[in-house]
Formats: sequence, C-alpha cells, structure tokens
Amino acid sequence: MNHARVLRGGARIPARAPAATSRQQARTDATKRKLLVAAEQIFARDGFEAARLEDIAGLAGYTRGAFYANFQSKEDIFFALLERWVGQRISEVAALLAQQESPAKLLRALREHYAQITQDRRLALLSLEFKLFAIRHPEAHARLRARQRRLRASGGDLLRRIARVTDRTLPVSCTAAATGFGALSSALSLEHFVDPSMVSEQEIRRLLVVFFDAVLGSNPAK
Amino acid sequence: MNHARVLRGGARIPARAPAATSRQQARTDATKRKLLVAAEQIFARDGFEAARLEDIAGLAGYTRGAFYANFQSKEDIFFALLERWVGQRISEVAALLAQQESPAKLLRALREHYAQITQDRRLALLSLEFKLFAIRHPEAHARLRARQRRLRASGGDLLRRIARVTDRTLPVSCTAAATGFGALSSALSLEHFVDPSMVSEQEIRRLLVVFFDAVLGSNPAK
DNA sequence: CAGCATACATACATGCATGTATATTATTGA
DNA sequence: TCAATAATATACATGCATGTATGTATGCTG
Repeated sequence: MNHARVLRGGARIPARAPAATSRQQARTDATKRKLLVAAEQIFARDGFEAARLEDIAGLAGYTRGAFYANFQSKEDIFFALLERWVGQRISEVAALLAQQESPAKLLRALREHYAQITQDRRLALLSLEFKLFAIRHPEAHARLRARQRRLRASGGDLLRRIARVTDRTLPVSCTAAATGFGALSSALSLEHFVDPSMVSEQEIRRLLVVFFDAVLGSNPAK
Repeated sequence: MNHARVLRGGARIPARAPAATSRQQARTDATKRKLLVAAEQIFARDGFEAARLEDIAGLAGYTRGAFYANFQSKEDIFFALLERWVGQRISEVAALLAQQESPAKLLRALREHYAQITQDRRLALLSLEFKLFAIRHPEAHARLRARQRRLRASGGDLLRRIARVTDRTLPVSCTAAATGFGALSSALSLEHFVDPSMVSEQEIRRLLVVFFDAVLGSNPAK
C-alpha cells in the first residue's frame, strides 16, 4: 500500500543559493504556510485517505503545481502539518506553564485548555487522523509517536508540577493522566459531532470537570 | 465525492423464488457472513477509505465476484456491518440487563463491559470508523446516527436502572454518562495502540474505575 | 439425467487521483 | 529594460480500485 519512502519528507533545498533571494524565499514560505493551513482543513474534513491534493492546493488558491513545488507527497505535507501542529500545541501548554500562577489557577487553566479541544472540531479530527495514521502505517509509526510523545510530555510536566506544588498523589502517572484528559476531551467532542443529542456541550464540560476532579482533585494531602 | 445513492443499500431479493432453494439460501448466507467478518477485519485494519474490496473478498476466501453478488458497494457492506455490530453490542448489554443481579454486581459488570472495549482493538477501531463516516458523509449521517443512538440508549437504560435502584443522581443524563464511558474507553485504548508507554493497560483500568466511580459512585443518597 | 438457476470467477471498461515533464508567468539583478 | 532564475500552471502518463459484463461450474428440480 505504501512504500518505504514515506519516511523521507523534508524541506526542498534550492541547490546552493544561500540568502541570495530572501524575497522569493519569503514568498515560498508564505505559500507553504497557505498550503499547510489548507491541508489542515481538508485533512480534518475528509480524512487523510480521502483528502485530495487538488482540494488542498485549490483551497490555498493554487493548483497542484504549487503543491509539488513545495511538498513531495501527501504524506510529506501530512508530517509537516504534524510538526507545525505539535509545535503550536506545545507552545500553548508552555505558555500555561510559564505564567507563575497559583496551583488552583493553573489547574483551572489546564482544565480550560482541555475543554477548548472540545470546541475545535478541526483540532479534534486532525489529532485523530494523526493517531489513526500512526496505527495503520508501521513505517511511519515511530516518527509520529515521537511527536505525540513530546506533546504529551509537556502536558505531563504541567501536571507533575501541579501535583508537586499541591502535594497530591495521582492514581496514575502524570503522562497517563494527561493522556486521559486529552482522550476524554476529544472522544466526547467526537461523540458530540456525531450526535449532539447524546451529549450536550454542557454535559461534556461537566463530565470533564468530574473526571478532572476525580483524578486530581480530591486528595489534597496524601 | 459520494453520490446520493449511498443511502440505497439493503438485501438482494431473488426476483420471486419464495423458499424453493433453502439450501442455496443457507450457502449465500454463509458467504455473506464470511464476507462481513472479513470486512470487519479489513475496515478496522485499513479504515473505510483505504479498504479494498479485493482484500475483503480475499480474506473471506473469494474474489470480488462473490462480493458483488452479495453486496452492492463498499458502503453497502459497511452499513450491513454496522447493523450486525450494533445488534451484537446491544444483545451484550441486554444480557447484562437481563440477569437480575444486585446493583453492585451490575455496576461491576457494566464497568467490565466498557473495560473490555479497551482490549478489543478491532472493536475500538471499527466504532471509530463508523463515527468518522457519519461525520464526513452527510447523506448517511442520519442512518448511522440512528443505529448508534439505539446502542447508546441500551447502555443508558442500564445506567438508568442502576441509578434508580441505588437511588443515585448522576451529574449528567444517563445516555450522556454511557456515552462518556464509551468515549473514555475507546479513546484510551486508541492512545494505548499508538503508544503503550503513554498509558499502560493497568492505568487504563484505573482511569476507567476513577471515572466510573466519580460519575456513578460516591453519592449513594442524593 | 437433462435443463435451468444460482454462486462465484475472470476479464474488461472506466474514472480518478497521483506524479512528472513541460510551458508560462512573476521576480530579481544588472 | 532585459536576461536569468524561481514560482506556479498546464498537460500528459500511469496506476489502481471500482464496477460491470460475461463465462463457468455446481447444485436444484422435474
């Protein structure tokens, strides 16, 4: 189904033109970004397999020519997207970690962070696509897993810090707890997309709070 | 991408041959079953889009000829599979409901039921495929949703009964709670498939128990 | 056992998305 | 402004999965 070159990918290096053309460089960077943004939409909408490169290029305002000038294949842009995406998410968590707030506030902020996932359809579907791709493409598994791991680690760090400061003991490892929060959020939002009458947004929030408190909350001192 | 006839589907009626050939009928039923079982595997392994009819037929021990003799298209067998699948799951829950056990035992049994989802990779991935298909194919959305709703309702009924007997008040509706359990189970197992080092099976169990108890457990009397 | 229907296989036609090679347009530097 | 090069578009080739039409063998009925 997929050949070994899946793992290749990467940026196209223009032979040997150091910084001669920093103007055109900016231009290609811009179209690359546009293509990535479009890909985000299309992959979330159609899934990796059903997504057509023409749709991606089209949404970005180009044709497939521009696509192949900037990426090597569908997998290539998929990985580039993952890279970008993990970076964004990590910096979000890092921002939370940076602000030296009280543990209680941090906790609320973290809960909000996961609750937000619920709101963003694109986000939820995209992260699902990444996971499914990892499961179904053994050659790419390690690569994808590494990225996801970095992401989870950042969430886990935040939890670890909260746990230490407030002197709590979690029933599972911090990364597992972070994984659990992410899992519940995205899965609930998925259910909501399929059938809002099964779980309202209010109920999603309430379930998240309940889960949060159960994992983190109620054992202030060991 | 997909045309309106997606909604068609259904069984092939042999013109007008009442029960003349109940022997051959049994045979076709058998191959139909084999094809469905194979489809279950392939859809779970590759996803709906990437799944090839040839693989399904091949795994069942046939060629595409047999497939098209029994089903009209990939969507057709997909829906047939959903039908079968929902039926099976509902009867499982019904079995739980039937045995007139103590509420405590019922509760444990229900928790086990959801914990089992965690174990069965095929199950988790298949149900995901159904949901994703529903989200991405508006024409088929209603049909899929109806089936999923029946399934959730059966879980909700069980919860409702437990809640009534033990006189508890849930923080959300019974169906929402059932949805939450299902969501957490399958999402955690998905994470485990992607990267077992993020959440061990033990941790999955523990998180499920924590969630279960938080939603159902600790308010014996309102 | 003759004739027919059923179950499945084989072979072919079609469509469509990918990828590649070439042409066209924009941008830079002199 | 003109060459040169980069960025994107267009046109074409290929592969592959679907779907259909036809062939073949097996089982049923008189």
